[in-house]
Amino acid sequence: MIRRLSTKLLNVCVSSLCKSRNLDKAEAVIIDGIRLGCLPDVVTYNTLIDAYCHLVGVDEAYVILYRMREAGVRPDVITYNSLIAGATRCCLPSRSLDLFEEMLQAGLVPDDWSYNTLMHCLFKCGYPEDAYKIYLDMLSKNVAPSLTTYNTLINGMCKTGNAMNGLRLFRNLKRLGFSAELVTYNTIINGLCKSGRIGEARRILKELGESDCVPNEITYTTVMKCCFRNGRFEQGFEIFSGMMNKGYTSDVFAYCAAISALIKMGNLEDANACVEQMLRNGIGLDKACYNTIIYLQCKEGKIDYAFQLVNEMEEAGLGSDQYTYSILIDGLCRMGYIDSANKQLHMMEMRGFLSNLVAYNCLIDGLCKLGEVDLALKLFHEMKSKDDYTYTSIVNGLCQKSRFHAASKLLLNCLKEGSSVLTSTHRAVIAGLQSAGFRRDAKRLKASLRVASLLRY
DNA sequence: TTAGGGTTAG
Repeated sequence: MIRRLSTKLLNVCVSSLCKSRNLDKAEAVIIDGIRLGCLPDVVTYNTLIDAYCHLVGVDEAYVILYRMREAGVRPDVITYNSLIAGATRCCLPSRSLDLFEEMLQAGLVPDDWSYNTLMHCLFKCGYPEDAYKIYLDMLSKNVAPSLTTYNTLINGMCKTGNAMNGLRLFRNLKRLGFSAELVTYNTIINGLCKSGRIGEARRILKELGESDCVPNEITYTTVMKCCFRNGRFEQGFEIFSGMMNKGYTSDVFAYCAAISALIKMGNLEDANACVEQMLRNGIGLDKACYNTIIYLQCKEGKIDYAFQLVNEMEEAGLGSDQYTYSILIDGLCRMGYIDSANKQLHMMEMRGFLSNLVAYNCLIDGLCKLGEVDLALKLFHEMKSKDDYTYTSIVNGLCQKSRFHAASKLLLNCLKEGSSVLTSTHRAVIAGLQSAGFRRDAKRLKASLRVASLLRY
């Protein structure tokens, strides 16, 4: 009895230390406990494993699992659920599946939580068909799906391009014995907004208003962003003001969305005022928010201040990411500082941010705008992947230098590779060829473009 | 375990 009570006390201590992100102290307390004869139990280890998954990584958490086994404490379903959730956060689907298998091998029976997490992992990492198989497996093993199971399915469907299936499932919830909760509403509204089904999203929003659920800051920012995405700025800002009036004054997502919209509108003065208001409200800036403010400074040409903010962000322990670098590279190119932009690109690669298509595009565009189209072409040929932005910049750059035949050739290559450029760029190439006296070539290009659009290559 | 974010052309 005394031992049980003291283990309970040990667990309270470990839990509290883990919550305050003090993993070293939590481990020290466990060691002290063992020395005093108070042995950690499955709850102690589960607490530690979950904290390691959240704060360090799934590999480090797995080390605790070894120690747990060595200490003669048998892992349970909760242990594995935490580990699967950890693998999900890092988008490691094979790892999640292996852990699930390991759980079965250990003779444990996965619960709805295990299935939900595994399904979420597979959706998140781009394997919707496998996620559906897990759902069927869940049913075949007579594990009752919960509302979270359906929320996860609706979310997964929306995020993998099947918002209408998500909506069908949403409509079937009652038949399955559930009524939608706020998470369900927010999930489907976001899915419908993102897939352009604004009318459907509005209908669900109306239903949410008539339900017992109370919209929260997530609902408001979801709808607000939908308005901004569709160019309905006035409506979006009405929602933002409404949010503020309702007391949602400390939501970093809402401020970031509003600041980004103001930048897009070219209203840098109000964007700055919004930043000030956010800071006055004592909102702690996160990485995305810093990036938005850095973007604002770049737009204003305050590149030194932008770099100062990057330092501030790194000193705050947030670290910069591929977005930070792309924003800086774009800002430097706009100011004509191509060498510095190049330096940032190398730093970006050295730091392992390899998805830098946007950064390359900024450089290519910057070089073209400075008339350095040959340097831009050199970079273009070095690029492993290209998109519509790449081709549009380079084709425009060639047109500016009156190299219409090269532009025409690239334009056709672009269509063959499944990319497309703006129709204004098509027109620029055709008009260029015509004005340079190559009327037959212009006619031929026009015909090829028409065929390409019919074949949709 | 499930819901909202940031960058590039014209």
